[in-house]
Amino acid sequence: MSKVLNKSFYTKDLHVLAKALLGKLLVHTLEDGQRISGHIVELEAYAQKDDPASHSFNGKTDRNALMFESPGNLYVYLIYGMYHCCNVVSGPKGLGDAILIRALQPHEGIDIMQENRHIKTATSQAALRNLSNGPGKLSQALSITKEENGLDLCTSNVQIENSNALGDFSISCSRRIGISKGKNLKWRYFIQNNSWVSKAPKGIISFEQP
DNA sequence: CGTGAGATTTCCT
DNA sequence: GGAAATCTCACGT
Repeated sequence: MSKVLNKSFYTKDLHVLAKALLGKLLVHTLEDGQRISGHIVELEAYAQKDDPASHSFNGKTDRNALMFESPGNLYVYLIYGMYHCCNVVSGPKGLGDAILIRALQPHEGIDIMQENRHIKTATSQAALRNLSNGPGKLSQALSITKEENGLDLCTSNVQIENSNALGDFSISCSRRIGISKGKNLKWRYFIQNNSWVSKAPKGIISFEQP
């Protein structure tokens, strides 16, 4: 039996899928079979319609074309010239919806993550958090770059597996981080009381999900 | 440990 | 030419 989530899992409403992905295991299997993985603890939803912050809001371009592909694909883009961000494509083919993975709780291949992040071996809680508590960080830790753009999460070396390793947890949502448009949408979902969730900046208030 | 300002490349208009 | 879904470092508490 495979734990890998199949295509049907991804054919959900954007927000239903976003919440369903929390706690799941994102795995990058290297060519030598080594697994690098972490549990998803924080993410943000981006929609084509009614969401000026989304890359796809102004329509399809060469850069964001993958957001319009079938759900269950990986969309990777470069931000601020130096960092990569991982997204899970959502919505039916032709609709530019996607979910940005913002933070992971490291699981397998932690030593490789430290190499990728150029962090000296450290066991402190702060050093572990620093491996993957942000979109650019987790992409670097899992060695995901433009090379991985457009991969199929069901059949490629990058997959998402079902997991209940985190046990029971509560989901909260808040306004999204680091954007200048669409600030009023509470489309950032995260696991409560998880150390890897990036702290909300001043002025962004978290609250219980209805 | 928390807050604040600068850095730096790619893509789109 | 300007914007961009961020990170890191420095400094104050």
